Amino acid sequence: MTKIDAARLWSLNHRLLMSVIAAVAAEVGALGLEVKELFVLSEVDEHPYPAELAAALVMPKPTMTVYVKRLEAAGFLRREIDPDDLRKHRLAVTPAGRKVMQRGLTLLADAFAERLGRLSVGEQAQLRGLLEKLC
Amino acid sequence: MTKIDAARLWSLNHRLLMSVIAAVAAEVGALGLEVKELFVLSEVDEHPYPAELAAALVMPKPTMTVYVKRLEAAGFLRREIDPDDLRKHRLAVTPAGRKVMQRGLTLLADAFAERLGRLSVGEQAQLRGLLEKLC
DNA sequence: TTGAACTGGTTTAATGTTGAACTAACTGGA
DNA sequence: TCCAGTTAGTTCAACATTAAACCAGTTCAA
Repeated sequence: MTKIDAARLWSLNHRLLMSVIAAVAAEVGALGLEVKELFVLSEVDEHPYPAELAAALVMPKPTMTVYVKRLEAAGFLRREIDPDDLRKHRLAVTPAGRKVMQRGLTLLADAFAERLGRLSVGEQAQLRGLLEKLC
Repeated sequence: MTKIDAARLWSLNHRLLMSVIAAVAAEVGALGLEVKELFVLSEVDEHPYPAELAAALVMPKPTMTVYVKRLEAAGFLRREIDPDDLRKHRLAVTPAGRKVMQRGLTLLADAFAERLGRLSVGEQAQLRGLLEKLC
């Protein structure tokens, strides 16, 4: 594969993701959060501190501050000072947060699955394997 | 594949792309354009009108206005009124634009290829085929 | 022709994002 | 015990993005 082919491939992938986001934005918005907030929420269990979240999601710390603040204000997230390190804010998804998170992820998965439907079951498994190797 | 698995897969893919963008941002910036501007530039040949570009890249028209303006000011793009439809601005990549475009795409492809390197040549071809079906 | 509906592109004003600088808290060596 | 260096998180001011409204040009049915 030549270098330009790789760029082309990359660009295809990028466009695919952007169009999936655009497709679900309205429905996810109806749940009371933005698509990007959904991404944040869905990583809280695995990365329960803002700085960890920011690193995991490749976004600057101030951006995370804003998202966490909004998610907390919406009642989807709780925040408490970590007793072991008073600088840290340990995050926890609330029951309401868990509900919208699962609904949101389902919407996202459905939109993605609609495209995946163009592939056979075998091809879907192939894609999954390839992407897992890449990450 | 369950719904949540699809969401997970999607999220993996998203993170992969974001981290590639972050990795090349500095080097591409040194060429005199942003990564997003590079995406725009690289689609001009195929979609030579702003409205087409905006649709192809899934971004709002005003955003495209800004990018086109910057790329033109930087000398990477030329713009002329389409004689067949005076509303349309036909875009053309300048020689300078073509040069930074190829360098930028090479940087992007290198960063992506670094990850692709985890796949065999056959797997890379497979991935390409799958993504082309999805787009 | 006319004019209502549509399309390409821009402007403006509001909103979202983020680099730089900051505060508070921790860490480790002298 | 200090204090210099580091880390978590925030604030603020600058910058980027975009929805809504707009203008100019096109289309097409009457």
